[in-house]
This record gives sequence, structure tokens and C-alpha cells, in this order.
Amino acid sequence: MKSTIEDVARLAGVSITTVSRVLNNNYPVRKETRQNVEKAIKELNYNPNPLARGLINKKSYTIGIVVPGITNMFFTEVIHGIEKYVKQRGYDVLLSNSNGDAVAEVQCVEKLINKVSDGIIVLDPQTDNILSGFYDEISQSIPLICINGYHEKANVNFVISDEVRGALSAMDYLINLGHRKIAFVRGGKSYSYDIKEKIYKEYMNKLNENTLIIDTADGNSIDVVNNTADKVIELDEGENRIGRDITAFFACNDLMAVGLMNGCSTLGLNIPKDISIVGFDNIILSQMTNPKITTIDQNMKKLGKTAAEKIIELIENKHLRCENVVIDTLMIERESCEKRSEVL
Amino acid sequence: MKSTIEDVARLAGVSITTVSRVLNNNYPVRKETRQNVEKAIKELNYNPNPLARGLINKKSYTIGIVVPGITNMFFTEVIHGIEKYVKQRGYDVLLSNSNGDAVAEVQCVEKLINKVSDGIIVLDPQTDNILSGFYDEISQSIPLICINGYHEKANVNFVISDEVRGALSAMDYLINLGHRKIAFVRGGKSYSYDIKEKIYKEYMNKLNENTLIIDTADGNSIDVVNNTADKVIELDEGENRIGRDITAFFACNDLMAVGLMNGCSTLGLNIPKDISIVGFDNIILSQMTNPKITTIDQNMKKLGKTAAEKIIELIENKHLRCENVVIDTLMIERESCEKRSEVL
DNA sequence: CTGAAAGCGCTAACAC
DNA sequence: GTGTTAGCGCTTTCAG
Repeated sequence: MKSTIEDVARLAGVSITTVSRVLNNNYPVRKETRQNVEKAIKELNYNPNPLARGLINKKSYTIGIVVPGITNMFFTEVIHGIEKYVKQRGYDVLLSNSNGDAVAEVQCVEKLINKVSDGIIVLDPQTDNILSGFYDEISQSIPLICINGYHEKANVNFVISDEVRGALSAMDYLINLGHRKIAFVRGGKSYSYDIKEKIYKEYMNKLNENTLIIDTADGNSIDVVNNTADKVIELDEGENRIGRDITAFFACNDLMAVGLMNGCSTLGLNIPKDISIVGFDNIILSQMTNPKITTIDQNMKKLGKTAAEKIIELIENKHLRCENVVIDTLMIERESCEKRSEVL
Repeated sequence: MKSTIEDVARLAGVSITTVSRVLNNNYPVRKETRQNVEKAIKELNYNPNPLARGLINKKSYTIGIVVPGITNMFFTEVIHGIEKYVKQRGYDVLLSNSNGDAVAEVQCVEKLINKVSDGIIVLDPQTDNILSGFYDEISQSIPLICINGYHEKANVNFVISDEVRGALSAMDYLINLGHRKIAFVRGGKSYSYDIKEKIYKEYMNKLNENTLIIDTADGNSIDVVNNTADKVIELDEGENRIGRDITAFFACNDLMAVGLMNGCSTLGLNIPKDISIVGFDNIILSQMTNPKITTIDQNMKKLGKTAAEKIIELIENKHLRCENVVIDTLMIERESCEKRSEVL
């Protein structure tokens, strides 16, 4: 059976208070006494019970993370960034997966609160939950940071990447290469997709071109790769011949970009000769494909680390609010895009 | 401030005992009283404090998972399998990342025990920790399941995939295609790599061929992709021309296989024409490359689910030991291998 | 059916 | 410096 502070006290011949004192090192204890206690601790292989501690301290040294999926490397890399920082500050991570479902997301957060996380980080919160005020309410009683999924109406702390700039540079790039017939690929409900779509539409409007938007439903699961591939093929079988009526794709994330690549390959098209593709995120996968995917880097490490810093700052200073921070995105030019041939 | 059981009792005009009873539904309570209590609970938005509960019940409804990395989709998919099952049984997951370091792994496990996980699942435990008896000791006091990393000397519960059969079929396949000059690619210390290496050596011995083993150091991080690519190029620049002196690779996991593909592409080689590659795991990545990778499926979902079932079985029946279970592997023939041309 | 009270393992006044 | 004691929020005897 696990030994308790009392066992240690008895063995060391002192009171439990003294043991507690050497444990927490917050009160003077005679050197000899301390050594006795330490010896007893070692002998019994004693470890303080964190539940009992937490009950008093109201602190669990645990950060809860809610993710919409762990098969999209974007999240995996952000989590990695969080975990790394948080760990060196003495916190653990309690990871919970909502699978991109708004109702499940609420449950995840509530569970995490119940388990007494000291703070919670939500990756890509569902717009529904942002708009319902759920996060506004939560963040009045527990430190909470949302990564991406920004919404101006929400009164919560955000760490976001500059997706606007990212989308802008993606579209600029494609257009500078001479592309006009650009299709846009997105997933289901998400502010991230919405904001990119808005920019896409503005550009197409300015160019006086028709918009073509492909919705892949769940954009955050790895399944989106095959879904997207199917959609492209479907598209090509319909009104729009890829390579003619569409000469470039702007995808909301790299998973979709890979799906596009696969679909286009199946159609016998050459990338980038016949069709240009630009992705978003810069997950490692994007440089493992052939050709390598031109994409917008979201700096997941920094996103994670920043959120981690903020949450610990909130926790340790007993604050609930901090300033939002925006992380730069960066265009990574690789091999999946080429000048539109007619233009040459 | 969060409300307590006392607040509820006061509001409902009953004792805390009664509240506890309606909460746990384990003693008869008059219908009307129950309704009053329930109303009060709702009104105060009350949630029992899990720390206080855990202190008494010695139960946290939390499963700890230790992984050597979250950037290898193999783990991600196993975790997914665990999480899915465990969640529907009312447990949460506390995920901890050892980054493949044996010392860190021990710390992860100890942290998890301290946080009072009801049980712990370790993915690919480090051989060092298995051999040191660390896990033997741990598993005498807390339900523990190791996924893979099997060692006959260890007295712990294992859920493993049939890597022997998998390696056998990989080598058979390559040899049936006429390959003789096969190189083997592995990572650092791990029983999984060792067992495959053993089989590889046996085959090469039987064929009277020299063995060629490439060690990529950390085989479980996504970094292994680029590391492996570099190693292949280095190899080709040395004594062994790839495509002549080596006509096929057997890689211990798909990440390495992707690295091999990238490296060979850089060398201007065609896969599978010039060089055949077979991977291991069947992570989704293996079907996203071009050509798609022939690999050995480890059935990660089942691996995860089985471990999850076992751990909950142990927890709820208050056992510490269960039978080891072996999950079948399956050869997935795709596009990265071809008959050795000389043989045709 | 319901309540009073003990106690889970620990920390933090408060005494000495 | 060290010990006594009162809780943290909850479950569970034991009495009514």
C-alpha cells in the first residue's frame, strides 16, 4: 500500500507538520530533523498524494488541452509546443479529443474543469461554442486560452496566427503566377475557413472571376485527405475540367492540399505543370510529398509555446484575462505551383 | 466561486449526506427530497469536486498514457483507439510524452501515478526500463499495460502486434520478388527493431548474403524522415550504389520508408523500378505518398482498443495481471515494390 | 428514509 | 523549531 505522510512522520519520529515542512521547504526545520525525515521518505518510497494536496491548494499542476483531432499533424505540433514549455514549468497535460464536434467539445471542457485543470487551452474552438457564449462564461472562472478560431464577438483570450496575412499572400502568389481560375477548398464550420474564404472571394471579385468553393466537411481529420481526393475527381467529371477551367487550388490546410494532389494524380494530371496547389499550415507532411507543397507556415511551435506561456502566466498571477496575441504566418515556396502556361 | 455539497444541502434544506446519496444514487431517498436536491444542484450549477471524491474513492477515472512521441502517426492512431473506448466507459486520458527518452519515460510514469491515474498504458516502452525491472515493480501496485516493446523477461502485461509474423511476411515478399541485396533500416534501442533485425539477419544468412543495417537513431520522431533520407544519400555516395548493390529496403516503420523514398528520389532513382521499399505500421501517410508504400499493417485501432479494454478490466476488477494478447499484422501490397529485373 | 460524525491525506494557522 | 488542530469537499458507517 502507498505510504502516507503519517507513516513518514512516525518512522522519522516527528509530527506530520514537520514532514510537510521539509516536503514543501517553506518553514525552517533543523538540519538533523530534516535529514531524518528525508531518510524516512526515501525508505518508504513516499510520494505526497496530489489529490489531498490539490484539495487544499486548489492547484493540480495540470493543463487541459482540447483538440478537435489528433490525426492532423497541425494539432500534434501545437500540442508538442505546449507540452514542451508547460512541462519545464512543472505542469502536466491532460489531453482531450473532441473529434471536431461542438457538443463533444463542451463535454471535454467541462470534464477538464471537473478534473481541476489549472487552466485550459482549446485548439480551434468550434464557432458554435464561441458564439453561444460558452467560452465567455467559462473564462470567467478558469484561465482559458483559445488557439485560433478567433471571433471578434468572443470575450475570451486568443492566441492566433495571422491567417488573414497568410491567405492574402497565398492568393497574391497564385495571381502573380498568372492564375485566374482558382478554386478554394475548405472544411466545415470554422472561423479559420471563413476568414480565408472571405479573402478568396474578394480577390476573385476583383478579378471578375467566378468563385468555386469545395467543402470537404470535416477538415481536421486525416480522412479529409481521401475525401478531398474524391471531390476533385468528382469535380473533374462534372462541369469543370481541372487544368483548364481550374488552374490552381487554394486549400485551407495541407491535408486538403495532399488530397488535391492525390486526386489530381489519379486524374493523370501533373503538378505543378497542369495544376498549381497551395496549402496552409506547413505540417511536415507538406514537405514529404512529391512535389513538395507550397504552403503558408503557421508556426505551430510558437503558437503552442505562446499559448503555454500565457496560460501559465494567467494561472500563476491568478488572472483570467490577457491580451490576445497574433503570430506571424510565412509563405513557404516549394514545388507545387508554377506559372500559368498561357501567360508565358 | 464553485459551489460545494454544503451549499446544495443548505439550499435544498437537507443534510450533505442526503445530497451525496442523490449524487451517487446508492441509497434510498424520498422522491420529493431527491427532486429538491436535484433542483438545488441545477440552480447552483453544482459539480462534485473530483479531488475530494478521489481522496476517498481512490479513483480518478483517468487513464494515463505514456508515448515516445506524438508526431509519429502510429502512436496517434493507437491513442485514438484507446481514447475512443476509454471515453465511452467514462474515463479520461492523461497523455504524457517521453520523447523516446528512457529517463523521461520513468518520470512520465511516476507523474502519472502521482496524479492518481487509475491505470497506465505505455506505448513502446523503452527496453532499458523493461530490463531494469522498473515496470515489473510499478505493475505490482497499479494496473499497467504495455503496447509493444515486448520482452520475455518482463513480468508485465503486454498487448502486442505480431511483429514477428509481420517481419517474416515482409522478407518473404521481397525475396519472392527476386530481391537478394536487401538493406534493413531501424531506429535506436527497441525490442520492436531488434526482433525485426533478427529475422532479417536470419533470412540474409540463409541466402548467404551480406547484411546491411542502417540505424537512424530516434526512429519514433517525425525527424526520422529526413534523417533517413540523408542516410540513404550518404550510403549511395559510399561503397553501396543503390539500385545495384542494394535493390530493396526493409524499413522498421513507415516514417523511415518515406525517408527512403525521399532520399532515393533525390538520387534520381525510380521507385519501384530501381529500388523496392517495404515499410511497417501502415500509418495513413503510407498511402499518401506517390507511389503508395507497401507495408505491414499493425492494426493500431485494435491495438489501442484492446489495451483500453484490458486496462479497464484490470481497474474495475481490481486485478493487476492479465493475459498478454497478440494482435495480427497484415501485409498491405501497394506500389513501392517490384520484381527484381535481373530475375525476369 | 435521513442526519451526525469520522476520516481520506495533506497544509496552514496557531500555540508552545 | 516543532507540534496541535482545524479544515479542504466528499463518502460512509452508525444511529435514529
